[in-house]
Amino acid sequence: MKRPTLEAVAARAGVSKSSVSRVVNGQATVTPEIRELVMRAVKELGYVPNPAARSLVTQRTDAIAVIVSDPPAGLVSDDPMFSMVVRAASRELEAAGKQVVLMLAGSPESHRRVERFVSAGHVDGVMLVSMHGADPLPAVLARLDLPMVSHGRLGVPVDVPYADNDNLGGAAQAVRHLLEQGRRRIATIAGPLDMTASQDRLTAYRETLRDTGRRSIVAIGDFTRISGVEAMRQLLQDDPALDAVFAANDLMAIGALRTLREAGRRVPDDVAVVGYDDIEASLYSDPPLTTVRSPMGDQAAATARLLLGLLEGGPAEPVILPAELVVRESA
Amino acid sequence: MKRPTLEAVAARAGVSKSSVSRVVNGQATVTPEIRELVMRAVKELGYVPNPAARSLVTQRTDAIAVIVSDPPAGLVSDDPMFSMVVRAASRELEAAGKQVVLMLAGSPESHRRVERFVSAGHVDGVMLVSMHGADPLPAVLARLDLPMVSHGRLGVPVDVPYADNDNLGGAAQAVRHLLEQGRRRIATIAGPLDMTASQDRLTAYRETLRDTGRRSIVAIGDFTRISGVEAMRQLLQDDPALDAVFAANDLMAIGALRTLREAGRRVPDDVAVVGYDDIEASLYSDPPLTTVRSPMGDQAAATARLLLGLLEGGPAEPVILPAELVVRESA
DNA sequence: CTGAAAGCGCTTACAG
DNA sequence: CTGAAAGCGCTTACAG
Repeated sequence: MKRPTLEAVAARAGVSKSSVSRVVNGQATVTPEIRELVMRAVKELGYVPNPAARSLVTQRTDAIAVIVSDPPAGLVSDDPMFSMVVRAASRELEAAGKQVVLMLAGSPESHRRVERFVSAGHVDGVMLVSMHGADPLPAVLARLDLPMVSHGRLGVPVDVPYADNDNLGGAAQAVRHLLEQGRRRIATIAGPLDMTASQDRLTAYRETLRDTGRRSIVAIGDFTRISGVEAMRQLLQDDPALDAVFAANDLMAIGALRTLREAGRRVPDDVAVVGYDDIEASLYSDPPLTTVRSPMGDQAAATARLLLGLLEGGPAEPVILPAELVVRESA
Repeated sequence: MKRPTLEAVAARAGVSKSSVSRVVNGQATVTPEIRELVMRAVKELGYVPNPAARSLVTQRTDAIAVIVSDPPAGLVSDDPMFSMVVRAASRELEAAGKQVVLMLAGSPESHRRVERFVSAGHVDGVMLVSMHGADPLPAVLARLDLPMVSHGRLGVPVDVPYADNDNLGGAAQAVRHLLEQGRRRIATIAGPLDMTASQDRLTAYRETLRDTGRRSIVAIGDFTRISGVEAMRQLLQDDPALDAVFAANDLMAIGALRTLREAGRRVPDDVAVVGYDDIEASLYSDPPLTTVRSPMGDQAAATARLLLGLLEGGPAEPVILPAELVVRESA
């Protein structure tokens, strides 16, 4: 049984295809009687417009590509970021009647696929998620001249509107909290340095310490738990006497906690730990994590709304959400 | 600048549109010279086929809807399941040249959206993820007569092929491990009972205990950490002397660990804890979790491959992946 | 092997 | 307000 077409509905209702189209698309200029006739025929036939046909003439797709940078295989993780951001963005986009096409951009091969896909006109707009600064994709896509936004500021000189949280302010709060506790040797575990969030959090750490005469003690991770484990080992080796650590995200803080436990250091007595993000897991670590709340869901929703605004010809002002320290037991 | 069309390429190459179409679609019946001419024109013009036009005539979309049941707002969680499953499925599908349209199915409203979307012919196939037994969506979609698979067996009498893990066998291993340790009072925290995975894990728990003369001690959770916290409290109240608990997933086990810590019980000395799933977080709990490994990524990939097979007219045999106990420190 | 033509199912000026 | 007609950009029998 083939699906009914506009033409079938028109025949059934005894009106022209034009009228059916107008009714289906909710145009005002239709007599109530005709509208009634059409509505009934639509219902009886179970008519649903063919999106390909519609899109062919309107040149719109009502689809949005959500492009998430994916680490090369092997580095699979259950990244809570992915879940929260993709979910929140999907909700926002779906509520606006857009469909979400999810694309993982990891390998060079997938980059080509994404580029082809977007340039084929499959989507009306693009939302970038957790792009690394070194990634050439944003620049390539920018040339396609489609509405595009980024979840988090980009590290490349491409003018893409974004929603972000106040990384500088949030990290500064974390470090000040440690200072107020009288901690003397405050280390940090930075995130991947090709991401702006990592850069900003590290910058704030350094600047907040500078005025106090303390020196920076830095190890670099990549936002995964295991990198937190290793970075913490490195820090302990670099300065066995450290008494505090600010991790650039909660996952690494959780890794650091494991290392500290294995090293026999008590948290927060011997070493205070502060994370960043306030993911749900931070409530379940032992001890529960003091962290900086920067609701990724809200940020993702804001990014999605920015794109929706752009699609309607709205402004492209970046949005910065506030970040707030949440004190629990680890510091 | 409008995007070039097939026609423009034909004009440039000095051949017919038919020939261009054949070359672009890789049909064999084309002279090398013509192919060469067309290839060059395609390159020079930067031609990319219009998917809407193509889809209109072929009646295919090369798109797959991945439908994930989403809890009503408020119940947002950073569910590692979502991340692992969606990622793994996307990789598999994208590698096969399919695009992934992600749809969240929570509210009745979103159900209607999903139904409309699928019946409009937007996609060639459907992959269901973590459907609850009470959910009417699978039955509704089944009527649309599209290739459809489910990540995990469905709880409704709808014949949808699936990939699952050996829930019965995995849970039995977990409980036997506890028995072998000589545990006397073994409780369980079950998952939501309208999901087949929960049902099977609970059934295996009961049956494994039955032969030993021990009685069942059951609390019900919903696969979230907080539900594990609460279920564990309930359990402790029901039987203060319990000495082991099998949680139907790791998230709830992690919640249970928190309750036990707060209650001053040592794990595993006083109470042994076993989880299920072997998510990455189970390596970071204190103590690290003994659990059942059932790689969700593999299961998702298997589900995706099942759908790809179906699209090619392949068989629809369910796939059951083995589950294996991973002994760490919590039991 | 190649090309002219029909047709996929819509929307949208344009007349009336 | 309504309808006939053109056209969106492809693919695919059908002749030659």
